[in-house]
Amino acid sequence: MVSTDGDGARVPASERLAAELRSAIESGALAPGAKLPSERELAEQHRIARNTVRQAIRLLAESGLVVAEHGRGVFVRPATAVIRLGNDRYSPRYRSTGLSPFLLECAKQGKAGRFEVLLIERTKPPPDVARRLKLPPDDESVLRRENVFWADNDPVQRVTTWIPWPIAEGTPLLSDDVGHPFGIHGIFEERGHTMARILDEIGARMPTPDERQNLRLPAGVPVLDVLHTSIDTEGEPYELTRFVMRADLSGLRYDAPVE
Amino acid sequence: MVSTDGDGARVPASERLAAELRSAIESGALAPGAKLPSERELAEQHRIARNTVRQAIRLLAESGLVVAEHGRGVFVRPATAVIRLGNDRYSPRYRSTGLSPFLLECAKQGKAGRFEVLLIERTKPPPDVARRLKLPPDDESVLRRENVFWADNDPVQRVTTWIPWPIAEGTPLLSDDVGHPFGIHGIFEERGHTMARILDEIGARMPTPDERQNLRLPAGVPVLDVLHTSIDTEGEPYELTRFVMRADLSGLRYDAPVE
DNA sequence: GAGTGGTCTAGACCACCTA
DNA sequence: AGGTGGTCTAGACCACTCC
Repeated sequence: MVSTDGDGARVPASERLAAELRSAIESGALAPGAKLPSERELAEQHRIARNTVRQAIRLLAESGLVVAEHGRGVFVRPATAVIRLGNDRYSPRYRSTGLSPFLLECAKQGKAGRFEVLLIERTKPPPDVARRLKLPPDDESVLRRENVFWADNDPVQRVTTWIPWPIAEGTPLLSDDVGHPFGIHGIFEERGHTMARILDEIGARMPTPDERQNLRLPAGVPVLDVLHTSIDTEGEPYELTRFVMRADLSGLRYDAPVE
Repeated sequence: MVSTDGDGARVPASERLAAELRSAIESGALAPGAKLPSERELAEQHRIARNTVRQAIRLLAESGLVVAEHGRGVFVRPATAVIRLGNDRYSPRYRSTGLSPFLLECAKQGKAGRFEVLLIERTKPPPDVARRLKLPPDDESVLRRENVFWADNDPVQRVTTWIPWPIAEGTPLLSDDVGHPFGIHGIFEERGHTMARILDEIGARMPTPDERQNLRLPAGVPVLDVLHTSIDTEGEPYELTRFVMRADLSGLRYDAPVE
């Protein structure tokens, strides 16, 4: 008989249950995708209140081990393949394939990739963007494009691009249809900006409530937040892109020479 | 008078309170470091149960906006400077300064940086490490070194390095005292492995319970998980390092040519 | 000792899914 | 309709901090 406080350990009941479930998951007894017993069942079995069970499940959900689905149950989060974007996504050799690296990665993993243009507007850039693009403090007119990338039916990345207005003006950058998503770099080349270097600044954080909605994020999943700056052969920045990526479905890779 | 369900909005009380506190924080009415009213106060003021207040605070804590301190109160998480490690940390020009980039970054921000050797052992590498080091499936003897990096009194990074045994054997890599932490690359050069390229694979996730303890992580803070491979002038990998970093105190930067 | 957050209980009702 | 998770209540006691 498992008593509520049999051993002397001063461990809260919710943590004990969480640890029990966690090891069941890690040992494979509860396989990825499997359904946990219902909260009411667990409460009865362990002779604890349902709220205590919920606390235990919350602990697991926060560390990304399980996902609760309203009306259906709590499930072990299935291990998912990671779409890893590399710095080679900017390599010229990709430009000719007509497929963006994101779509290539999706294809490799048997997923249907697509993207969607959410917004194209002329606007003022936020200060950190303006600074990185070396825009003068007042003359701040940029083109802003916003996209979402999907893999199967999951929105995986939210992508915002800022382009100084003088560079964007009069180009297909103003239209929905740039052809393929990184075809935009072909347009930059025509305007005299060939990519020579990239500068990527990377952080991770929990999503804002907005991002939680937009990316349909389950609890316990952080986002990768990447600020990418494209730099031309003159050493000047000409484009800045911010990627906000679901960290459970995506990652990054940098393969670079030591200088 | 703010009634509990004055407007018709079907928004749970906990979310309403969370939104209210969130906007107070974002507007600056509750400054970073400020203490929120106690849970019991908030409950009374809003005429809701204390548990409902706790739910609201949990929402904020999960998104990293506030931190609860047992016995003291709930505080707006102070904005903290980020220690951003760049790929230039491997640049030879740093090697001469005798200061590792981590310590340099700390100094820039007026923090006291230090590191600590936790463990040095000869062991079998995990399969993903072996694969990246191109080790034959069975002959798997590597040196494993484990360090922690501190900024002031916060452990910021947990760093594990694996080195094929033939390379490490008979070198100061086996001792605590390699001099400065990235002085290890000087040793590799003496053994004929000069760093030509790096390959960094980056992900983000919630910490395991272990990491939560080791890095003293508050709730709602993810970790950056970086697998770094050093590649020599022959194109061969000779060292692999895994960084597990607090994402609220650190980040990454890659400044690389487009190839 | 007073005040704070952390855990827990035993209920209630709501919202969602499956059938 | 019946089962599931989501929200909420009104209490209780514990553990920690600060005075």
